[in-house]
Amino acid sequence: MDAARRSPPKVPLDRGAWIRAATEVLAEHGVGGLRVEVLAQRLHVTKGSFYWHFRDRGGLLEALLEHWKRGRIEDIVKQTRARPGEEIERLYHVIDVYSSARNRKGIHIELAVRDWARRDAKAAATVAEVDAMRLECAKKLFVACGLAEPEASARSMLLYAYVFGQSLMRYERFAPDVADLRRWIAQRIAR
Amino acid sequence: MDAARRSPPKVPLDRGAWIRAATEVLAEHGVGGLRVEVLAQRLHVTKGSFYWHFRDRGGLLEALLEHWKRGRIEDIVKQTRARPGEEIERLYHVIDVYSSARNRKGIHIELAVRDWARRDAKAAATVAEVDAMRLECAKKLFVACGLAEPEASARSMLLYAYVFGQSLMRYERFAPDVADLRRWIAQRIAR
DNA sequence: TCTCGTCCATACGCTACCGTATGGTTCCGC
DNA sequence: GCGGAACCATACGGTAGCGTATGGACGAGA
Repeated sequence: MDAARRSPPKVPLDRGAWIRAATEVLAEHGVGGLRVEVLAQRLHVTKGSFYWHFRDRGGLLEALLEHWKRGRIEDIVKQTRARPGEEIERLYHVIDVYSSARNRKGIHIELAVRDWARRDAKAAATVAEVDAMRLECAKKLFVACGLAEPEASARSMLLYAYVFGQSLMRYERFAPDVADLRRWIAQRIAR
Repeated sequence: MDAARRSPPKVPLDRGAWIRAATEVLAEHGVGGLRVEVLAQRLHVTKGSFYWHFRDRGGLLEALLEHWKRGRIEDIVKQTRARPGEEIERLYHVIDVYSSARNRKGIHIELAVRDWARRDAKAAATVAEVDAMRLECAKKLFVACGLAEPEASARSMLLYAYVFGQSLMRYERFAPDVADLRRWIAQRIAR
């Protein structure tokens, strides 16, 4: 939203700029709405530039997936790094971070990628990798809390299914005391 | 998959046939992939037919949402109708029915509609109505089980967030004993 | 200053759609 | 067996998007 302001592209674009812009468009309009001409317009250049940096539209999508994967994996290991004794708080933190209230943009990207993954094998594989890493990290926290293997796995699955399902429902509308309910749910998952 | 077999449309199509076919295409390709010419091809007619039955593409989408809403609401009241004493089993049944293993097609439609709802106000309103009804039905079962109001609400939310989030992750890959984990989770939600 | 590599604009052909206009069937009531 | 309604085909103009081809512009070295 800032890099797209200047009308003449004083500084030449690089792949990174295209990928960042593409990520925003992806979040807003889904993969289907991710068109190269629209993207170029957003960056105030023409697609002549695009086809310099990428082989074709598929090339961008591929790079996009890779970039997203790296980011998500880096993020989850950072978020779940805990000193002994503060594992539970880390778990609550993870639940909170994926809440649609905070991190709206991240959630939108997440949903767009997952919808994409329903029809594209590469995207599905990427999502699977990220999910595996996330489940692994959460499971470690649960076992550090003293839980046995299978229960730790089950709770991790419940955790992520809940946070993503929640972002799918935006059920702030149905109850005035959502915050309380969310707290109750987080406890039911984490402790 | 059967009505589209006969090359010459012996029996004239009606709105219902278009809506049913549209629902399939929606599940497979999302709203974005729901094109009238593609749809016509699928029904072995031309779009001349389409524009007889519908004002335009928007007209179809509107009808589609309405049809989906009716179906989902009818379904949830049927699925949650319980004789006294069998409320818990009904809850387990609901969790099971929304599992991606059974009812694959329904889940795909569900996800497509929800993705649609992220960018379209009408779709969002429809989804909200359906969600409200479902939460209501589940809550009733929980209170019939003896739970207090707020906990019944919280559990209902957790229930639906979980089932939809689950369908977003297809985590059959991560554990060999998914069935066991699923059972554990269902118990954690329902009892 | 010449040249080469980087980055971008312009113009083109092609396809997939949308929605309209118009005419052709088929069937049913009178 | 006629007229009209229901249903569909065909043809058309228009837009949006993809990918290609080609030619600047501009800066860094030689």
